[in-house]
Amino acid sequence: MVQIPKPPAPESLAPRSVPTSADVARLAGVSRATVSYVLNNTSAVRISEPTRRRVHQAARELGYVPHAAARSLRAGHSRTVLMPAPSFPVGPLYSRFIGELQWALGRLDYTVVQYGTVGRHDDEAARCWAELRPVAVLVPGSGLGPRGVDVLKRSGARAVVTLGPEAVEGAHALLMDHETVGHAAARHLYDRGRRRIGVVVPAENGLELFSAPRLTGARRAVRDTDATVTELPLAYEERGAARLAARWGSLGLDAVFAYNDEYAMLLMRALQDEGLGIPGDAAVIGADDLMLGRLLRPRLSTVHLEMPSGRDLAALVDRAVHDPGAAPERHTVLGAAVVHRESS
Amino acid sequence: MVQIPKPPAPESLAPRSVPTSADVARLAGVSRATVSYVLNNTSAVRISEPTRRRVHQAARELGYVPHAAARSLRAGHSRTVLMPAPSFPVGPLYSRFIGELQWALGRLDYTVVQYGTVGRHDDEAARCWAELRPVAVLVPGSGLGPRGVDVLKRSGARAVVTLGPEAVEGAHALLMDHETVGHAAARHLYDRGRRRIGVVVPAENGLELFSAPRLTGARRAVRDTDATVTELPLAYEERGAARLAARWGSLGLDAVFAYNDEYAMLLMRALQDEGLGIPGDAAVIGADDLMLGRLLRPRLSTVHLEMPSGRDLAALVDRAVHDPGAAPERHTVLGAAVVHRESS
DNA sequence: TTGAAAGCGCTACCAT
DNA sequence: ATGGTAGCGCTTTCAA
Repeated sequence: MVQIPKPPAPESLAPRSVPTSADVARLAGVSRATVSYVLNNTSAVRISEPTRRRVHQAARELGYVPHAAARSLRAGHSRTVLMPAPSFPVGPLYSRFIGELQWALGRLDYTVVQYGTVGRHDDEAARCWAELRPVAVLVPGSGLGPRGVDVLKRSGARAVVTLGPEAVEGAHALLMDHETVGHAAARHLYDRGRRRIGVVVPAENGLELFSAPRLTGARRAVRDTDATVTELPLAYEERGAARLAARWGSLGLDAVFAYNDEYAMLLMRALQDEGLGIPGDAAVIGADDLMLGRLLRPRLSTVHLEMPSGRDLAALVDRAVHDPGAAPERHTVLGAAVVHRESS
Repeated sequence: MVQIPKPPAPESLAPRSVPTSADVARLAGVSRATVSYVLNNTSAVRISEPTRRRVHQAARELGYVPHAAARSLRAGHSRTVLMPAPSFPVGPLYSRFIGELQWALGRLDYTVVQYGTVGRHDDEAARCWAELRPVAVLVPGSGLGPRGVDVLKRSGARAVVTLGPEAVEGAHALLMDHETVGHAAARHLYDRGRRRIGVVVPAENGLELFSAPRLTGARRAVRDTDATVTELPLAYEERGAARLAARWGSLGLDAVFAYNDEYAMLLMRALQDEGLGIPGDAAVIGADDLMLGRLLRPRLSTVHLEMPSGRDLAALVDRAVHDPGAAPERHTVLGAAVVHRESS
């Protein structure tokens, strides 16, 4: 075979090109196959100890690092689990969940990759993700439709799991039913004798995913009763809260479910600054059961959320990867339990 | 050339194998080259309109998605910017920073990938990252040493940027000097006449990266004065705070820098519950300038942090990628400015 | 305007 | 025990 001479590599200019397994093989005086066997500890083949050492030595010397793309291209699959990076301001609950999940998937030898998609949606985003050929895709929120799921599956994803308000055709679903949260909150206020209930809806973008169902749940809780639910748009800043507090009297409300503990703190402070008594003039309940609720005076009632356990979700992913044909699982997670303190 | 017949593909069993550009070519009745030209809008070559349509049609029909690994293998480079996923509980400041950065890098046509490394450190982590052959690596914290940087560069990373307390040989550095934060806080307390200053150090894991320099900075601020700095370990939970507050008198302190606003809130509440007056009996200052500080009574003094702008960092990355040979840049970011409110 | 083919780095099969 | 080599999916040069 004729070796076509490469153009003289500008070794002096280029920052020493990246070493490949062929370079390791050359330096160790063995074949690329042997290098692969040694570095992957292939058990089907036995390599003599001296050879192993030579290979390892050469690899270290060159600073050789295998090329993941080449490897998974050859293998025909990867162990990458892909999640879109969250585009909304994430709270402590969610960060902890992500952390746990990464740890648990890591234990199962998967690699979690959070992919920053800059505002593409559904199909378009799904196609971006599919290009990476992940073995599984975890999608929080509702940025994915049935067509997106289809794109991912056709591209080889063996499991697609959504974490959100509703299930998507073809994908496993962890149903995080935020309606329950609003329902529990409003129900609690009703049970404590309140009849004119305000529900804070954050003005911030990206939160309607959670706030809308919470509002809906609250409405549902008082349907067919004499109580009313009033939507209260509120941005997370002091002035807006002060304005809302100033017209509190004219709203004629006696209670408020404040979306979550942070908005509750914001609103409660504004109400107190207006001279209103909590819970006398207005009962307040938050959600998420953050530490700060316990530190407020009066102590903030809240809805405690049970996030899905990272371990369980990791197990679900692993199951789905092993048996991609299985019927999609549906799990309702996010248990909502009212924690009654002093503000309601 | 002899076509070796493939074994009969079990099309009925397998979940219809993933379509490749060859499949598209076959369906469209053209060559793979043509498919590539069409789908990449290659300008160097002109493809007739009817052919283009046929190719697009075929691609859509098959649900074809290009294989990123194969593409970047062939291209010899990627536009992936890799960051390790944070392993500590991230606050709103950091999330916003990440979000901005992703957006800004997206605008420059980079793809941000947060890679979940489960507690591997330095070299080992660096090798994992290097396997992905990212064009640039952004490392927050101090999980990377000079050898790690070297591994990354040898594997083809054209830019390595650290965000942390100190610069690393060979890498660009965004110096987030948390000492300044502690210094500003302690200096402020000193200027307001306080002489026995406590500094809260969170017991939580992963935070010492920030807390240690903040403490050091506080010590430095009162060196060569008559003031003292006392380290106050504190876990983020009520009981610990109550215990600390209970022995407050015996500590003989008149002020405290509480690591950040959240710990400040925790401690302030405990002190108030002990009947201590703020700032009378104890001046309190936090850091991070979170919303909650403004909502406390008395309003919380704090140290406002100016995080690096996502756009600037994206620009730095882009510059470094274009000119990998350039000398590492050092930038001190994280301006610290005391915001004096009522608690100090 | 289109096609044939080489080759990116790697692993696994089949020889030796 | 080790080596030769095909081929994963893609792009791109060269030839037609």
